[in-house]
Amino acid sequence: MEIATKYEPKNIEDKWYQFWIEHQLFASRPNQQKPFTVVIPPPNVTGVLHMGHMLNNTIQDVLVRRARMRGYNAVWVPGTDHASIATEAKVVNMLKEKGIDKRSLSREEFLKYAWEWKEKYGGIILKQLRKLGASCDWDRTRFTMDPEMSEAVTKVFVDLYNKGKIYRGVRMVNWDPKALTAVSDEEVIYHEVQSKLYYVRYLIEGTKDEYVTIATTRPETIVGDTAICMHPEDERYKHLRGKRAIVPLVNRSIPLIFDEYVDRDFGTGALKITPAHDINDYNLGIKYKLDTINIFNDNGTLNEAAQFLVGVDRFEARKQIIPLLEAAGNLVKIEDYTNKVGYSERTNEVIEPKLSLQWFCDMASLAKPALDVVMKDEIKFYPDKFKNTYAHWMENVKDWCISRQLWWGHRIPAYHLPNREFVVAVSKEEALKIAVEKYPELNLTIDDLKQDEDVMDTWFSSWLWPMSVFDGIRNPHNPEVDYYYPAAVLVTAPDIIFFWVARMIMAGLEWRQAVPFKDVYFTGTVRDKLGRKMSKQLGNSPDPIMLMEKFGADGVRMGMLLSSPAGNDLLFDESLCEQGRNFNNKIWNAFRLIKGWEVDEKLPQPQSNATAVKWFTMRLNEVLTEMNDHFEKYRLSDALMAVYKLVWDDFCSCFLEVVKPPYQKPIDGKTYGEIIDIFDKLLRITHPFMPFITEELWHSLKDRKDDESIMVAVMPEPQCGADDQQYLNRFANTQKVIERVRRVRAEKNIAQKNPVNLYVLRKKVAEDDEMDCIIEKLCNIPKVEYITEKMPGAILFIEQNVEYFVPFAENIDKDAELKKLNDELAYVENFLQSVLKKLSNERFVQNAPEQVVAVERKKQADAEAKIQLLKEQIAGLK
RNA sequence: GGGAGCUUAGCUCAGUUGGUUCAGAGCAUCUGCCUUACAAGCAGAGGGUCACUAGUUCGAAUCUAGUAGUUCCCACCA
Repeated sequence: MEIATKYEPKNIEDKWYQFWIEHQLFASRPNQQKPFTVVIPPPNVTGVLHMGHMLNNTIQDVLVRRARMRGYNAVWVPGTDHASIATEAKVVNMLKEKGIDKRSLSREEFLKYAWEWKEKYGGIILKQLRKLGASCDWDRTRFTMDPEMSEAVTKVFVDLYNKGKIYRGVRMVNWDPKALTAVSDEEVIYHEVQSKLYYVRYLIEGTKDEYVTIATTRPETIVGDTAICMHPEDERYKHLRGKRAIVPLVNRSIPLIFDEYVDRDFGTGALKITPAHDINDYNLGIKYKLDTINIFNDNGTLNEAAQFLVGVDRFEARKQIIPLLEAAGNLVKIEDYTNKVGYSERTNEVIEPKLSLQWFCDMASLAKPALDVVMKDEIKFYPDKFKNTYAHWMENVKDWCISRQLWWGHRIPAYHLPNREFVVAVSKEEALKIAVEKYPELNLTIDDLKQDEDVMDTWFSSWLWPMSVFDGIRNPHNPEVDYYYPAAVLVTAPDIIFFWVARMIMAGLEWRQAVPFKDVYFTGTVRDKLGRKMSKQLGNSPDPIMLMEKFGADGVRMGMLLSSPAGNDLLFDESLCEQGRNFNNKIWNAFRLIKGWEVDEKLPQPQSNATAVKWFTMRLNEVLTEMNDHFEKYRLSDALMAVYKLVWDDFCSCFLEVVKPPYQKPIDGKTYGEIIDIFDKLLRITHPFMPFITEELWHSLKDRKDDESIMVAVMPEPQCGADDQQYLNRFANTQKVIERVRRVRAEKNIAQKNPVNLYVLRKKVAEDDEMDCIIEKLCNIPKVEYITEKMPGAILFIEQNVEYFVPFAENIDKDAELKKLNDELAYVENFLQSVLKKLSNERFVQNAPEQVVAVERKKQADAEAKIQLLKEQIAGLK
């Protein structure tokens, strides 16, 4: 049967994914095995696959597949997040395109559209993940707004409320004037922007021409000013104590106050105070009992209270108020200025600090235990530098604004009563019971209860994810959650360490009194090769699906893993996938080679094959040990590199070249069987990284039963013998000799097909045969000979202080050989000098450990011997 | 403003407790090969004052301090 010379991933990938699904190989149920649980960081339900997902999910799949093969009952739970702001924004846009204004719809009508949209476009990303080979247990797919998940969220809200950890109050919050909702502190991103600093003077009340000048970046809020503040020790303003100023344009009288908050060196040292629109001003407002004048509508336009520019957007108002101030004689000057402005993470709209009535979750008490488990390494972070970040946030955590003025999300289970009180309960019926008991005099009926209009922050459901996917909130002692919880590892990006990771830990401890996962692997950010973040605007993000079509899913997986040590950013370049594809092809062709051999069972096994098998088996064990170590430390790219080198260098370039029978000759049966076993193991080791090609070849390698799969084959574990290291060293030395001979060939232009001779200047020992046959095979040497005297006129090299001679028919270029020898001599002499310097240092000999000194003495002896040999050879040449 | 990290070959990165020829790997580069598994390949080669300075030490890529550059996180400076 002809096998193509190039690996074609396309058909193979779909075929095997289908096979895995049909045979339920991703499915998991609680059993007697040890569990290995991974819950996917749920992507936005309306999202599409990007490179960050590719990296993140490749890593998860590698870990899950490896665990499965190592005898764990591995489960990888997939799902999506309802992403309230992002999704609502998308639906609003979709409606707008259809000519429908959200405000013209009722809540129910809007939600109907939203659900339709979700059913139609939602979960595309999960389908895309299948292309990657993700071994998720798809039957367990969850959505954060599934009825059971919603029930869990409600239950948790009520529980926290009853524990006094949720409260409602008027606070200064981050208001998104585009999405028309409050957002949490974590959802505000600060960017540096070029803006202007406006100097505006306020007339001192009771004077004709005495002014105080302030500096502000937001002149449009002047009409909301209720004070001017200066530093109490500022000499410039001491005389103004107890006076009042007149707000320009609106001619309102406001007090001058003095507080140390003000920085004397900034601007003029005088600060206008607008308590309704700045958090600091708000705090000062409370301290000095100032009025609060809200001049903005929710959408960021000026309202009636502003008196001027009513209905104009805040940024437009900023422009338009300047000529007004100028005309009134209040504008002093304008300077360029760089400052930081907060933007909404989701809508990219400039955040407006706004006083509003919101729901908050008290964080301090939840944070304390969550901090401890990480500090005590009950949960380990990889890399551990994120412990610092985590600790800092936890120690300074502020209350969490959990209400959002949106419709798409989990509605807050608070029910308002006609008497302006409210009750919190899991259902309206429950709420009525409580209300009736509390306020019997009201004679309440169910229609008197009005549920709160707000929904909860998306993360208020995500933080339950490791529990709620196993129904661990509603039924805390069901067998599933008891078995699968906690997860073995969470793989996620560091930018959601506060949004999600920290809060999951809090939630796990609060409702299960146990950590939600044991390890957290923080992936890096995928950047382009210039180091820029991948973004739609830059158009520098490749389409993962196209990439997989071009290089194969296995190739792309390898590309993602190659240079992504935990926590380090990954500078992605297509060439990495190319390298992955090439590796696939290498394995593919190794398989072609082996499958092409004719086998003769009667043929005895040559020594070279016996040596090769013995060596490779040891080498394999060595690499397995190394890989286990890498995996323990989540150094996936190192683990992959170890496999890569084992397969390419050791297996293909060395092992196969040794056992390869001469052209059109058969291979002996014993060796062939051993090769098949070795190849089988290599495929299994490689499978977690590259699932498709390994499954394909694994099936072609031997006759397999219909339902067999490499996915559930046993992962080889290292089994090292006592003398392995010695044997490996001997083989490594042999490889060095081979390299030297090849170098001679390359330098002298002797083609591999022309045999050369090799003479070794030392006494032969019995063990030499084991290795010499390898040299003979790989260097095309008829027979390695041992001699007792130097061989003049031959090319010499020294390895391990043994002289080797390769006779060369043509005249040797004496000068060139001399130069080579002299160069080497100079190098060794230099080296000897450094060793002698050390050894002649009394303090070194006295202080350094004996072993270290002994090593130096050995170096000295070796170097001296080598110098002796080189000098002899140089003399001989002359 | 505070904190954390990083700086090793052209690029991306390893380098565990200071000590074995410790200065490494992959990619890229150069040279020679279309050698019957693979040119998506084979064989070989070159390439680094370990950011800089000072210190500790018999000995520093590794420890300490400072400097420079860089990245990230946090923070209410108008």
